Amino acid sequence: MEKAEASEGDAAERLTRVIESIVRQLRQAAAEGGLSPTAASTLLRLSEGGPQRVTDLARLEGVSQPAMTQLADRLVKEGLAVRRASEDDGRVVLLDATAAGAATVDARHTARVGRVGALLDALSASEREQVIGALPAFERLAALRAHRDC
Amino acid sequence: MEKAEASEGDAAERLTRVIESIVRQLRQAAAEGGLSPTAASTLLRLSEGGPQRVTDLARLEGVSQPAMTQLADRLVKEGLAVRRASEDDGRVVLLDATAAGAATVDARHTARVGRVGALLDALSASEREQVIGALPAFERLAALRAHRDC
DNA sequence: TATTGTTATACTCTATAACTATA
DNA sequence: TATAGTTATAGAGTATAACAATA
Repeated sequence: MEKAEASEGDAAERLTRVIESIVRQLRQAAAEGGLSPTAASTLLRLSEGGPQRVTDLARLEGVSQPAMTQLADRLVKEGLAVRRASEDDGRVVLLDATAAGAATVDARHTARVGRVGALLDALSASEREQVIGALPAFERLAALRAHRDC
Repeated sequence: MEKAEASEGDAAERLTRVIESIVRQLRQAAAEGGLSPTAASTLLRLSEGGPQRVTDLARLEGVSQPAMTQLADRLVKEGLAVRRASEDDGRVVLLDATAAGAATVDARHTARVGRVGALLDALSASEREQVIGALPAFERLAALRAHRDC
């Protein structure tokens, strides 16, 4: 049991470093599409989850309500999203991705998949099998925190 | 072979989504220490790699030289780094982490390891084994791109 | 001349506080 | 009154262009 705990702590340390390395690398490549990190994440959210309220988007993205209003302004100005009125509540503004916005999300995602695929190709067959074998566990890991805000 | 390619493409797609999810979650937690992403990454670089030139740091972090000069100003102002002269070249300024800067890096890293450890704890024993088993492959994956700038 | 770093200036993105409209 | 969203204003962080100092 002592041994198991020790190896688990070491695993957390190693996994953290792997994540830190990947995050650092992605941070530089993220600006490519001309979208800020929050803009890209919000657009992805709209593209996948449909129209959503400004207040909810602000909370989900961890920014202030005015910041989300201004991000909405920019997305609308660039033709990536539109504002819609809510049928239920006259105070509510729903933000919705346009076709151009969804296309932008797709393009960014496709580019990322290509880069990740290239990395997988660079691994040996046995390493690739290890990664693929661990995918279900990693998907669970990612989902564990996602439930907090999604 | 067709089957292998198909499963590899699927793996790239799934791994990309896992990474996107984790990145999105970390992005919100990143501001905790009061450091910008570039500031945190630069400080980590100094803490691990020792004193480095402004020009090199700018290139490694993917920002302009003036941006790195100004980041150096902020780090120095906050007592996290100091400017040193180069013995070889009078034009060069070396940036070096202070003890306080190194302590900040450690604190941030420790907090992250704690969060990742909590995620690992939430997995089943078999899932955890899968993740741990795939760690060497993931470390290789992370190193594949790291060589570009480190 | 070329290179290193800084200064000057402007733009993007964010936050807090104050405001308007609807519930 | 409370809530949804916007407007006003200020600050952090970035880029490009122009500059100073050293090679």
